[in-house]
Amino acid sequence: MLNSLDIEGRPQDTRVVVAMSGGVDSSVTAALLKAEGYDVVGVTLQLYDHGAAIHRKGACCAGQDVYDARAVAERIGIPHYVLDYESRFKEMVIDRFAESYVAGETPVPCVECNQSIKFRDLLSTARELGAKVLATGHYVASRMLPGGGRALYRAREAERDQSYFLFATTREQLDVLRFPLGDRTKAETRELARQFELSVAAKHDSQDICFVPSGRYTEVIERLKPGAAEAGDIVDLDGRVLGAHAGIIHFTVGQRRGLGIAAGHPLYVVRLDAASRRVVVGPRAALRTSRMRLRDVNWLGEGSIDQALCAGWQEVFVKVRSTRPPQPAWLSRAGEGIEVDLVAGEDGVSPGQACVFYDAADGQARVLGGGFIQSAVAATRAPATQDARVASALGRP
RNA sequence: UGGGGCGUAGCCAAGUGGUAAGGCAGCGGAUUUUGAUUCCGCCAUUCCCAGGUUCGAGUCCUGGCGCCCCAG
Repeated sequence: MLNSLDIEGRPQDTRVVVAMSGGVDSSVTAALLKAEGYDVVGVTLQLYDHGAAIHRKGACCAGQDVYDARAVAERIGIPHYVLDYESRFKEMVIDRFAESYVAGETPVPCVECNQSIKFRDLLSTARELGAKVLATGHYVASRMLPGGGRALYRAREAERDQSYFLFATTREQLDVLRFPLGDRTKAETRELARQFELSVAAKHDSQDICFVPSGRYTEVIERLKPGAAEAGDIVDLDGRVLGAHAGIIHFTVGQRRGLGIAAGHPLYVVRLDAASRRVVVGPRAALRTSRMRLRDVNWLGEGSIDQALCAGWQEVFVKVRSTRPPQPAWLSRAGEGIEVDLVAGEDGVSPGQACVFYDAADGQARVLGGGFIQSAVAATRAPATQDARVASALGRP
């Protein structure tokens, strides 16, 4: 007989480690599981210097947040451990974050953190603590598949869905991970926090990058890599120099503000060239991207990705940023990597960001995986190959 | 120093007698568990300077100053 976490055995015989950030979501997750009778152990990771972030609203995993997590653990009556993960967080998340910007990319640190810190290191610690399950407060759903294993789905509340940050979760990790909030709304979570009388019930949501206390991420990069911000030219699409910039790390593709060039019409960063330290700018129309090359692709759909691509391509729905609905695209193999053709195109696609695959455009679509964007190709016209694919997919000659 | 034109916010620019549009840039905020985008708000008591006409001048007049163009 499986319990509510799809584990054999009674709740009281099932040890669950809950990753408690000190926020409302993970606190309610712990409280819910405890209320169901599980053998809950709370673990909070100290991830970075809390001195620098203690006054920062919306940060997580340092200072006040550790204190809040502890208070919640006491309130609901579970053991609570604070683990010092500062050095590995710096190595796996912050350093990589800085390196990515220096290379002219725009990283998604939350993906790295979930992958290496939470779902690898913390998960292994959870196992050492005798836990069968590691639960987090992410808004994403995980369900058993009829044939065994588990699949990941978008959250019930689409606006809260955090699947974008979880695309790289492996099947093995999914077997152990649980996300009890995936089928709840934020409003319900807040209400539960009040019912459980948790001190964090009204605490405001975290946002921005947790380890950037000032809100200015370039300060973190410059502290880590002095001299990383090398000045260079701002050029237009034809290579004409329009101005100067104080370092490529200050920009990302699609960015409008901060260029300081009064061209009469808005200018956007079209691409970054780390080698020549050039920031290439152009009108909004130049931001349109129709094709991307991905690296480090994780496939979570049925079978292997090669099986999925056996016809040469696969129709999917993709998100190129967390806050937009999935849009139709074609997946195909391109040499070592995977290529994505966006049917409608998308603006502001930056290398280093994630491209996440889904099986539907709306509802609780299944997460089919995703990858990091290695390069993006500006849209000119839909390539003939794509037209052929569309025709073929529609059953036309 | 003959002729013509121009000088309005950091940039571009409307306004030709009635109490300083708009765009870009910048700043601030909202939105957002990544970066962006987007949206909202702010941004010239003052129109190169000095006089004058007028109830009233960015707008008209005079004189400076500074640019630009044409012809030499």
